[in-house]
Amino acid sequence: MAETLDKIRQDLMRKVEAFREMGINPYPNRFKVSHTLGEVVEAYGEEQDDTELEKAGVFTLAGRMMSLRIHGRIAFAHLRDYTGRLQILVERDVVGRDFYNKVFKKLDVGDFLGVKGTLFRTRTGELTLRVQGVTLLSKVLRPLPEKWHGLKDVELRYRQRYLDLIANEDSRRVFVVRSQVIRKIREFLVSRGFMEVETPMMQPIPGGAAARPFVTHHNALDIDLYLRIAPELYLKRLVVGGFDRVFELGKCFRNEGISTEHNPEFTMVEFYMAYADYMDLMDLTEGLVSTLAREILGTTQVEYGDYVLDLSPPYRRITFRRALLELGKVPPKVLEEEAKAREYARELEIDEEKLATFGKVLGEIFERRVEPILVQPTFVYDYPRDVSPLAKSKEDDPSMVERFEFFMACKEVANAYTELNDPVDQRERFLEQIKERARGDEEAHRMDEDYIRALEYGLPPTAGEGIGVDRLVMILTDSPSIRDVILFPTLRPEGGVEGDRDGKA
RNA sequence: GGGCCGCUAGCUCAAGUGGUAGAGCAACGGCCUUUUAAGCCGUUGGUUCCAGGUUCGAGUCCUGGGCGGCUCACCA
Repeated sequence: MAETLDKIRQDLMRKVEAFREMGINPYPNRFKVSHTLGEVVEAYGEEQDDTELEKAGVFTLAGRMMSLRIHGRIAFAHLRDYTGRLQILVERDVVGRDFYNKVFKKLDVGDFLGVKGTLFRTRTGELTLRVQGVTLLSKVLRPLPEKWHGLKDVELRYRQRYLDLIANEDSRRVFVVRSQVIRKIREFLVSRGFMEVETPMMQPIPGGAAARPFVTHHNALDIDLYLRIAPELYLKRLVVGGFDRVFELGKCFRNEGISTEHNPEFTMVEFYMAYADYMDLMDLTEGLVSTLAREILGTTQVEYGDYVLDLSPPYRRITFRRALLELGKVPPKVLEEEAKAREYARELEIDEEKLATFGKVLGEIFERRVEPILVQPTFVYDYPRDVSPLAKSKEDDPSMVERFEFFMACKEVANAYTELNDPVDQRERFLEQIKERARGDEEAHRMDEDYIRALEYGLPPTAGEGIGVDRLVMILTDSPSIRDVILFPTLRPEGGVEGDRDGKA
């Protein structure tokens, strides 16, 4: 299969040898640039007067050669660095006949070049560097993906993300936006008095969410540790300790299936705010989401697939019950009688195993009937108690808790609640979870005695929220799959079940 | 795991009902002093994902397998 590729690579390898024989190092250690390409374009992109461009002096620039057009004694090429791209003009009679024929013409698209020269405008008006000298900075040994169709193969895009980034402008854009989202989230929270902290990713008791963990082992201590499924219980310990506003932005790990909305490791920002309740966090979330859209995209009207999402606040707020009744068109009796709810769930062909409690039945019905229609940003609030073992009950209805989930584009993007800070109640909730675990629910929460001990030292009234950063980025970049917004998504190892085969390529 | 779809040159894609496997780009050799999908002439490049089967003949049909995508199920 690789005969062609091998031939191309042999040719490229031979060029490297030829350069070395000519005394040209194809991989020199350094090259100092005077400007980035973006700086040059920024400063002179609008300058039309050639004499002004001439007066700007000599520039020393570098980048990857992305295109090459040789016209006999002159050649045009485009260099690209991470700030932008610039055309260069190389003339045989300027760089020397020998150099032009024996060196420059042996260069390939993909090579990194350093160039020195002055600016001018071509006949078509494009800002261009008239090159006095060219230095090879790094030689490619493999051909780049095709230049105008780019790299389409989805698997290659994920496995060889570097090629995706070289070939696909759109992919670069997504990850630039992602980086900005992460920075802006930090700015937003820090500016509101939140302190960024780091809590264990390896936890002896995985807590804070209903999920199955990954297990690892510490040799010296001879104990199993779990990759965290959420930082929640540690963050609330910090609020107990007196850090009233904390957040953590980082990876969580859940040992579950992979889909367009699930990667086994994903990025979540969790934050906790003392003397606030879940309603306050709805306000905060509106502020955060709309700020991200406005400052990064310049608009709060965001296209996602066939939808246009209006991210300008306020967002719709609807209780879980009303959402079921009014949006999901669920018969009222289903919410009142467990038996009716189970019957209804059966009609929807929901797996019997998932229907351990009345609350879970309603939760499942919600996912089926309501979630798929929550296109515009929506807070759904006041959830059944038994699906929310860390959330505080409503003062006027102990069967419900003060919790909301935030949806956009039919995706659950955030989950928040007024934190349960009554240690006695918390212990009971954990005990209920343990019973469910005993009944075979592997995702049920585990008892965490130290967490309860922490609560016994006093957690102030606190609200907490977790936002799925990957999903947020999906929406802000119009990406249909979570793998499009994760640089290196989890994949089966290359080459199938045989796993690692480091020895040979 | 179930269902649907896909896998052809380094890349992007073609090859009515089974009949010699092609194009563009890339590579290689030439020509070319303002191009930008540069152009023109020429050359090279293939185990059509793998293994069986049907057939005079399989990229195409059948069976099994591999890999991937989407979708369903659970979580954020």
